[in-house]
Amino acid sequence: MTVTLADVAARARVSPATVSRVLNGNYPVATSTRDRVLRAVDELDYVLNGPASSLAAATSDLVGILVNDIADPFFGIMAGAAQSEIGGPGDGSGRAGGEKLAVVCNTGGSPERELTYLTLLQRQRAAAVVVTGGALEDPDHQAAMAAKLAKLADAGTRIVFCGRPPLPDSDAVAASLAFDNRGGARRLTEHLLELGHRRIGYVAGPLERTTTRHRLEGHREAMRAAGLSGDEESLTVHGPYDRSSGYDATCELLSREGTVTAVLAANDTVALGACAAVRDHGLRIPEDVSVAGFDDLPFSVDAVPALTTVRLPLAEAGARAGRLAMGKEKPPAGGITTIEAELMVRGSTAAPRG
Amino acid sequence: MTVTLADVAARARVSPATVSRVLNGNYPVATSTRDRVLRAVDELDYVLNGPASSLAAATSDLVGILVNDIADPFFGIMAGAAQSEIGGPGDGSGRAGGEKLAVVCNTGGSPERELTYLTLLQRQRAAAVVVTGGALEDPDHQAAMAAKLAKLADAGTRIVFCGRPPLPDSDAVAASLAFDNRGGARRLTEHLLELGHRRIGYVAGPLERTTTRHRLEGHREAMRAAGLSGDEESLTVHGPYDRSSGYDATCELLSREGTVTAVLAANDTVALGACAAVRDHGLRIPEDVSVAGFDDLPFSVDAVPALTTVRLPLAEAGARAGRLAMGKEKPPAGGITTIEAELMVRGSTAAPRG
DNA sequence: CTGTTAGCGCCTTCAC
DNA sequence: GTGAAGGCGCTAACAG
Repeated sequence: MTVTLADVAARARVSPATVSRVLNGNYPVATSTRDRVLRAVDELDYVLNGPASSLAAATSDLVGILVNDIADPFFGIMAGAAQSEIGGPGDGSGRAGGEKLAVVCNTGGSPERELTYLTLLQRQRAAAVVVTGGALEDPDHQAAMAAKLAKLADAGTRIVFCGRPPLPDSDAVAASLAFDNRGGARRLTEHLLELGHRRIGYVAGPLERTTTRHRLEGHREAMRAAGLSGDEESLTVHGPYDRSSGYDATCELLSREGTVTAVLAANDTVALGACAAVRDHGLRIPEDVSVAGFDDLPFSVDAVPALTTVRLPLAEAGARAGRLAMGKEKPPAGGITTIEAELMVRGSTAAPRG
Repeated sequence: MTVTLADVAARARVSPATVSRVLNGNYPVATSTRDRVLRAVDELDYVLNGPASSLAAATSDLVGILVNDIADPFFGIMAGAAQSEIGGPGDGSGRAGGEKLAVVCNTGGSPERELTYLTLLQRQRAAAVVVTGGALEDPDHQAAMAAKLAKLADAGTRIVFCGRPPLPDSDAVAASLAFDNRGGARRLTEHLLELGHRRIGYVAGPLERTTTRHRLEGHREAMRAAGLSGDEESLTVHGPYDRSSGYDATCELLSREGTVTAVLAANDTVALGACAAVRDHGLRIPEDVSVAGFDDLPFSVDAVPALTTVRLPLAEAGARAGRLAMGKEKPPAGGITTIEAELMVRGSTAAPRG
């Protein structure tokens, strides 16, 4: 029924081994032989049996990309960039030569699913895995991750972090690209302080996530440096990285005594919800309340007014992670790189009224 | 080095065959034996060798989800919903039992990559494939797709379309879920006509895409029914499904003679660009120019003014496609379902000034 | 440069 | 309910 390598060999009048060599291009083969084999492949419409190949070679051409939320462009942009580096340009024939199969796996932010996907990829003998996004800070989960990643690395899977802080005490991860969330949040807060804001509300992300903590820490560093510590608790609200969290948290902040003059959001999506809440309270942005986001997703420039935010080079980071996963690029010294965040000042922030 | 099924069998003092049966749960095994085997699996930290398993069983637990643009929430939402139906809830142990590995593949809208990914999935003996988003209308590519899908189906891969019109004359596709793009665009245009608009600009998607054509056709149907045909060409501009296309095309429309009073965009992202262009021309939305989008992505309600658009139930469609791919749900009669689109009237459309 | 020979690790009849 | 044996399709040493 299905045509095998042996069929191709018979048609091309060579041995199966030769066909294998032609297909993998790892050994020298005479041009005339190669042509004959390739012709047979086309004539028979042969498609390599991946599982058989992976079994024999003890490695597959699968590369996994783990993301927290595939519906969030933050991850989509990174994953897309990584995937295009991994998948290669394709030869336009649709024939699929030595390409890797770059696949993205959506953990939904769940630690269990994160581990499950890693096991599934381990089962498939994946060639590499790119793990994107912040990590959960639960010690048990971190230990489980470290153990799982060590096993993957042992089995020859190359592991790259993208937008995630490095794993302490582990050499399983070939390279870690971390965003400077702390520095970005600090600069953003400094920007508001320079404008004259003193009471700044902070809509933070979910607890126990590195991204959340780093951004919050950067914010508080700047506040403390300005001598404005003390009100942290009453000015911070935690919630998921989504629009309604921004809306609800901002309503909460606006209703508390001692009105805030600015709201910093965990990310741009949250900021959109914050903007909506501010408006629904009959307040103007930025005249009455300044609002800022984080990430600089594509839609942020089209918010009205355009959102002040912190730009992360998501596409560049994703592409680099993809190249690292493919071994096309040498890991940075120590395996760790911090990627700078750039403050983008736009119309949603201004000096407070007073 | 790596622990195999035989190791587990030895530890559990049973035969490899029994271990296999326990793991796959397809044959009756005595409870006591099963427990012994499972304990050995845990103790040895055994992970099934996917390729070996797939080779022997002639099928894998891989399920592919093809998307045009992973950075676009339109696809992210569908893919995420499909993936959570396919991946199953997980058992919280991270142990990975009989789960499928749902993976999303980003074609970038390129026909070559679409075919390449299908070949790669064929090579992996994927259990199922979900193809999302509109199709390219090039006859050669359609024929190539039909041929490739037929081969996949032959090899036992279940194929489901989600948000894509059915393939004519082909029984390779087990089920097609198509959006009513035509009807949605018609209703949206009728809404503008009822408001009193007569000159309506249309920023269409890329040429030769079913989605583009269907939406455009629906729009023109409504225009024609209102006796407003004739100006089609001068009122339509094509471009990719992105923000800058909406911006540029709208600038173009606004500069042409006989100013439009409304701009319909191919989708919400394009509409965002259109809004920016309108504003940059010193015009107000909706007082001077009405703007509307399509899809009702999450950010659309937060545009200022909120975007009038057409809602597609992306998550529901994706989830259903996932269930169909898993065989959890029976395909509709004839294998084809059209999913309704709902008009969402918001602040970005109003009666024209005149 | 090319053919031959062994497995890779698991599933699946077939017996018991 | 369980064990034994063959083979899935390919790759990777070896020879030659």
